[in-house]
Amino acid sequence: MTEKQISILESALELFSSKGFDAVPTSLIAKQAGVSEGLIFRHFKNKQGLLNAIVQMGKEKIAFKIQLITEIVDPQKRIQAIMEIPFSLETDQYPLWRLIYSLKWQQEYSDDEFSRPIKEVLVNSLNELKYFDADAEADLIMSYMDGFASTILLKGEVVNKDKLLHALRKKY
Amino acid sequence: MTEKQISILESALELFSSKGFDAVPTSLIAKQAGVSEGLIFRHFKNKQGLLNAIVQMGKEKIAFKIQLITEIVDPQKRIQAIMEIPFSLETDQYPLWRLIYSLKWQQEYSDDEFSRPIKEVLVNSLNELKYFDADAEADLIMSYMDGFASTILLKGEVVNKDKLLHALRKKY
DNA sequence: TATATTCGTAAGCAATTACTCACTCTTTAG
DNA sequence: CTAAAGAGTGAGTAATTGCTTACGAATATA
Repeated sequence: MTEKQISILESALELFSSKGFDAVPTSLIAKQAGVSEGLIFRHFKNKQGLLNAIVQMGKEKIAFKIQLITEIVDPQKRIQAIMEIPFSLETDQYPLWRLIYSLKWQQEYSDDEFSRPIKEVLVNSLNELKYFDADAEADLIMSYMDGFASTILLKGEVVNKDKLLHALRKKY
Repeated sequence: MTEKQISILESALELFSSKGFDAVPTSLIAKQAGVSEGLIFRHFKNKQGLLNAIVQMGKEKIAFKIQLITEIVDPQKRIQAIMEIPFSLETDQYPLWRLIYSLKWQQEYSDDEFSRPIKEVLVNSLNELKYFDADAEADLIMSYMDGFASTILLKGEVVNKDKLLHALRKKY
């Protein structure tokens, strides 16, 4: 991965996440990255390929987090760790997650490969705990997470994260 | 409001909410509405004006719902009514709300005039109930609502609404 | 050193974009 | 009934879009 490739990815991520994929022309990405527009297509084939590369990064990061969580033996603690994912995101990774969340609302780019592995861990953990309807319960938890993640990502540091986290812990 | 104006608004809403504002050309809207492209600009001035008209509809609908809820005297019941808004949406209004939710993620079109009045009612009600930190508590409830609304709007009828609603009721 | 491959650019291209304009047809008002 | 205003259209237009291509520079490989 060359320095200019990274620069392109960073600029694209920043622009996509703040304005939306379709609202950002490749010319602007190139300008902000300080490279020629053609280079984008050399490295990423097309605009969609550029988005895919960014999304791929997100998938790898989520996979890594989940890998760690899977290793927790106590299912109760495992569920808690899952639920705390939105709170454990670092500020400099907000743009990536904002982009991923915004893509969910667009038919053509929506992709459940982010939520699927998370739900899987939840369902397994809930089954271990002999929950009656593990699948529905997992959906419920995913709903909470979605709400918290949205709030954190959109309001940034304004929101009272401790309060949210405390409420969440109390309930599980 | 002429018949063709309505047709334009309906087509635009459907397309915007499924593909995203920037991904939909006015030519496609006109085609789907069965009118000439020029008519869009006659009635709505520009593409942004078309979006504004749609968003305005959403604001009026939310204002109406809130007006009704404000009239509930018991603050506890008022809060419950607010929280149940996402569950009371009719299927044929999903596109409108999907669009509004998707716009939240785009810097240029984001607009807190949907959440503000809801939070206002919540804060007032929580204060009536002598909550310690009504503002933070309201944010918490808004987070729940966001999560539920996202789940319902994105998964459609697939999701187990009763389970979600039951969980919500139990907690408040 | 020679050569093949990758990195990078500038210019340009066809298609699409939002929007305008000149015009006709329909509706309304006095 | 007449005239003004609004509804509606089709053919444009300038600008922008994603993307290609021809080429030079750098780098790796032999």
